[in-house]
Amino acid sequence: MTVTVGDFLKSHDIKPSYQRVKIYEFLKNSKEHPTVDVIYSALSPDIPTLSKTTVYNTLKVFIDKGIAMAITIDEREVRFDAEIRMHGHFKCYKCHQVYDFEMADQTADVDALEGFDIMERQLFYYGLCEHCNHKLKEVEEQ
Amino acid sequence: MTVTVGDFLKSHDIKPSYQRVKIYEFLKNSKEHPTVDVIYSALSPDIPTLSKTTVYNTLKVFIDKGIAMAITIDEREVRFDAEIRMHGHFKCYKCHQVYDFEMADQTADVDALEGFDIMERQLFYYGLCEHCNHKLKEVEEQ
DNA sequence: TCTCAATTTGTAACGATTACAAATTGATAT
DNA sequence: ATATCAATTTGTAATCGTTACAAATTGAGA
Repeated sequence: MTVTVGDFLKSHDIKPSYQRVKIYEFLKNSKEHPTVDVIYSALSPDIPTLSKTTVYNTLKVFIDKGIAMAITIDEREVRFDAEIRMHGHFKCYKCHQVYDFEMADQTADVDALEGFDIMERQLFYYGLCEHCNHKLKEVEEQ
Repeated sequence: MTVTVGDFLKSHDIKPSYQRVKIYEFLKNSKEHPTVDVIYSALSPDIPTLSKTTVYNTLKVFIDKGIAMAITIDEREVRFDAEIRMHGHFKCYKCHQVYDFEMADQTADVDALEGFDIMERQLFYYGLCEHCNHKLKEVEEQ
């Protein structure tokens, strides 16, 4: 009794067109927080008629319906994620890769936001990832 | 024995030109996390020759030298802040205003980032600010 | 006053995103 | 099947924040 992507989209009030199913599948299976351009380039061979505008439109629908989120960790272009559960993002200054990381949800104790309705949270860390940090240390030790 | 903005810039290895002093003063006194356009428009009357490129260049220098930070809470344009101390930002979906909020620095306990060198943190919350949230409830109660 | 590097400026280019209208698709009724 | 009609997709052009770049200006030191 597996739930198809089509069913999943339907359950979120999204008509499961061919393009939408393909885009959601790609986003869900991707770990790399792809940009619109990455999604478009990846699916273009399979869907030759695909338009970049469709990718933009579709992601907007996903976000409106709450099954994806935009990540503005990069100043230049927006990245997307089908993982809605609260988690942080780390971006490496050197290799520019974006990592997920788990974290306790400790948002309740922000006194300053009494009366505010917090609907979304984004936690961005920046620095050197384990890999780049390690390589840097090796160089310093020489 | 007050420290002037010029001295402050000098102490951070930044030559205090007229434009840089003015831009830093504006940013430091501003609570609204201004965009490049806001900064430029605000200072243009005082500095008629000011170029928007200078604003971009200057902010880049400030960030490189560690006396300002870029805030990508807005997808469209980057905002800037001269407050370096760790704090969160809340953006209202309705009035689009960006609020600061204080928070405990509880970053040490992210096990997943063992080996990573965390150099910068950004915490973005989104939702309805106290003001907009309150107005919405009034409407609903009618 | 001269020199030279740093800074500032204006213009043009770039690139991600959006607006918009035409084309296509797909469900429903006939 | 076919017609209808709204939703979706598509391609093009426009928008706008940002950057590249070269010329002009500034300012400190000789």
